[in-house]
Amino acid sequence: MMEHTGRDGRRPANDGPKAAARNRAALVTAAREIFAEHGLEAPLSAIARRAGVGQGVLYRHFPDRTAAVAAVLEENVRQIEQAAEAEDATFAGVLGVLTWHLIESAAFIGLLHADRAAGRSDIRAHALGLSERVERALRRRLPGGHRLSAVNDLVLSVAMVSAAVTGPTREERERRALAAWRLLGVEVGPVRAFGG
Amino acid sequence: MMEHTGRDGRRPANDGPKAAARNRAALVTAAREIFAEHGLEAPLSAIARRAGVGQGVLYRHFPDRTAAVAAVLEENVRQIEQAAEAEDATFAGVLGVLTWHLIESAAFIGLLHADRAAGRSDIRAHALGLSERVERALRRRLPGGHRLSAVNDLVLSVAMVSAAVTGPTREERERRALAAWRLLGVEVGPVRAFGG
Amino acid sequence: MMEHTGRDGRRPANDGPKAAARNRAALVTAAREIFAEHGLEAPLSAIARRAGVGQGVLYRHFPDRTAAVAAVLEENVRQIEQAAEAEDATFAGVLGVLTWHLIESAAFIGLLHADRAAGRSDIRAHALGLSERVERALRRRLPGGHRLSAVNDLVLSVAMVSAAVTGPTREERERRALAAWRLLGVEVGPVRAFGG
Amino acid sequence: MMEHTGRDGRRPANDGPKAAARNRAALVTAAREIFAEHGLEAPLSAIARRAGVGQGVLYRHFPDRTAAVAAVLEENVRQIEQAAEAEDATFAGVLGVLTWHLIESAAFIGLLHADRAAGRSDIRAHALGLSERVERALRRRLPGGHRLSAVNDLVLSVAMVSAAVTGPTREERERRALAAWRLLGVEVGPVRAFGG
DNA sequence: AATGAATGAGGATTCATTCAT
DNA sequence: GATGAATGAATCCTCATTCAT
Repeated sequence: MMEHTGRDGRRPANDGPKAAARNRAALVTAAREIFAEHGLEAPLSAIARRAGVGQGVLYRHFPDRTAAVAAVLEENVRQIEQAAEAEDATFAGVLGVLTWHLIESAAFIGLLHADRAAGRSDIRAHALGLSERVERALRRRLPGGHRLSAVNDLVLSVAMVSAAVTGPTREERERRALAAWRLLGVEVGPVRAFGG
Repeated sequence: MMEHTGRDGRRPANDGPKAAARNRAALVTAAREIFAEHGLEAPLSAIARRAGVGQGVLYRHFPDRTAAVAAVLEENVRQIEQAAEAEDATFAGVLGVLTWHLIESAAFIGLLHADRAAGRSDIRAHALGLSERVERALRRRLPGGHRLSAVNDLVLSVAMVSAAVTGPTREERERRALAAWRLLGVEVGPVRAFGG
Repeated sequence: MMEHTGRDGRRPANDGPKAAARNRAALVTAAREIFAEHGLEAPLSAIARRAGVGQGVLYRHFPDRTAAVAAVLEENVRQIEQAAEAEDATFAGVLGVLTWHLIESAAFIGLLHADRAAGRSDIRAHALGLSERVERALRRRLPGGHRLSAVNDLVLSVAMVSAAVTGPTREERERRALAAWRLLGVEVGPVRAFGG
Repeated sequence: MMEHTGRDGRRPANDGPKAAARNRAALVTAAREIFAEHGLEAPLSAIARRAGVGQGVLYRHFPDRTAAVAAVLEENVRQIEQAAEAEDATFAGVLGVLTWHLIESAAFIGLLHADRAAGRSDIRAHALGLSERVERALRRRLPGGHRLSAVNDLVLSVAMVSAAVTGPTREERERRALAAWRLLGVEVGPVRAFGG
């Protein structure tokens, strides 16, 4: 039998560097969905499959689970930071953006709680960093003498509200988030995404 | 199916049926610790090891992970129910007992949040039942016109406080729990276990 | 879930995708041998070991035991079908090929009997399908007015002969198979494999 | 806390030696059913459960799986022997009794085939002994010059018929058994149990 | 730069067998 | 003599990670 020196089947297209960015985006999107649907412990292979890429690509972009989680959260955190940096930003407005992310991104919530999450100390550690960035962004717009001015109350409140955000539908989650802020006596601006 | 081959070495002591209750207690204790340390997804084998029993014993007592989790939580919930049933129980008093369990039992918190936990729908389902028992116990002592009388605010508040209870030490967790109740404007009695 | 810890030692060669076909063939061969030696309930791990591959490869190729069994039998059945499709095929000739497979492949016999096998209803169900394919192939060459023309006699006879095929050596098994056909008064062509 | 020196629950009645025979019978019956329903590889614990006794009792009566299987078959074989020993026994009559057992006792068939059964060499060995007893019984009434007189044909035929006995209902199994004997050109007496 | 097969450690689960009571 | 809990080896199966192509 003659040895084939090539392959019988066609090798999938290799679109070169262009594809890299596209793949990365697809992976982050897939990761966000998979983490939301199956939790932060979902098989990484599921993410690669959903993104339509091989396992290897996933590992090229995210060497470990923590990196994948971080990538998912990065965008949430950055939007909150941007909301706080906007010229006319208000505390209530930033809270509204924060709340929007709590409602939309299950993984985001998971991460805010990650310092309690047993196991996975690497994720926990990373989450702390993100959490601090969120706090900095909020505090930047926190009016003096605000109900949450005390050193720990700001972070505590965010954590508390994030725990309230449960429920199967977006509407239900928003309802609960607003109820939670109300119970805390904190005014929140419109719940919305920020910029792009 | 290939046969199990007998063991060459000697078999460890078999303390007979007497050991059953002892083993069960050891397993529940071990499960509580392991779940607290490694999360609800910790290997069940770790529980058996910590309890000093074989894998089979664990499966005899708890046919699946849900059963093990349920056993751990049962005691938390029951104590809260008992606190509410006591002759002279007050709402603040029951909240104090509830808070004690939030502080002591990481798994308990995990379960209160389980309806958000992705995956493990069986645990989630069971948790809902427990959550309802806690609500019933609290509502029993809820004074008319209380700040949390509205239909959803009670459960929401408990969830919110539970999210606040983080931190490495008992003291830190208690501090945060009390801060959380304060932010909610709710008075809490002494944080303590109930009965035995 | 605790993380898998990396391995310290070196990883064996990964021959890449090229190995896939080779591995699959090795697995089928190993499965045929293991099933013959230890029965259809033999540990799947034994098959992987015999094939010289990891457990995962086995599961990649055959998601469950039924799939492995099916792969082993597929070849037996196909050869019988091909023998029946050959231009100059005769009933006796096809029976000869069938008999060859009865003699060579213990698993094949097991499967023909699978509808009696208690338990493993999935294998049983699959076996029925295969059994029908064998019947169709035979009936295609069954001369009108043959001793086995009656609706059930054909399948019944094959089952009966298959039960006769026992014994440690190939020769003994062939002797018994032929004796069985003789007792049934059925002429059989040369006992041989068909094609490649 | 005071130590209980006795047991809280009542200990199940210990009916003494009388119970032993009863238990043994219950175990054999249970074993026959379980083996029929789930195959010869069924968990032994299922037999004890079905018989309503503890695991220990099963092991007292049957030290291993082979012993349990043997006990189940002993009665089948003995009845065939008795049928052959009866004053007015005929070959066809004994075959009728044999056929009855093939139809009624799935385990019996399994055992006749056991010498092909891979694995479980202990059961296989035992089955050979039983098979020889059956052959002796039959040969005792085999008329000279019978179609099955040749040295191997008798055992072969029984094996062949046993393979034919499949089907969900008693009626179907009997129909096939009789069809099988007919195909072999062997006359069979009434299909019935022998004595008690 | 992508693919996807292979590896193999680890965790879940079952069951034969023993033995204190 | 009976009970049934305990043991733990063996099997099944999953998935993080590597790597030839």
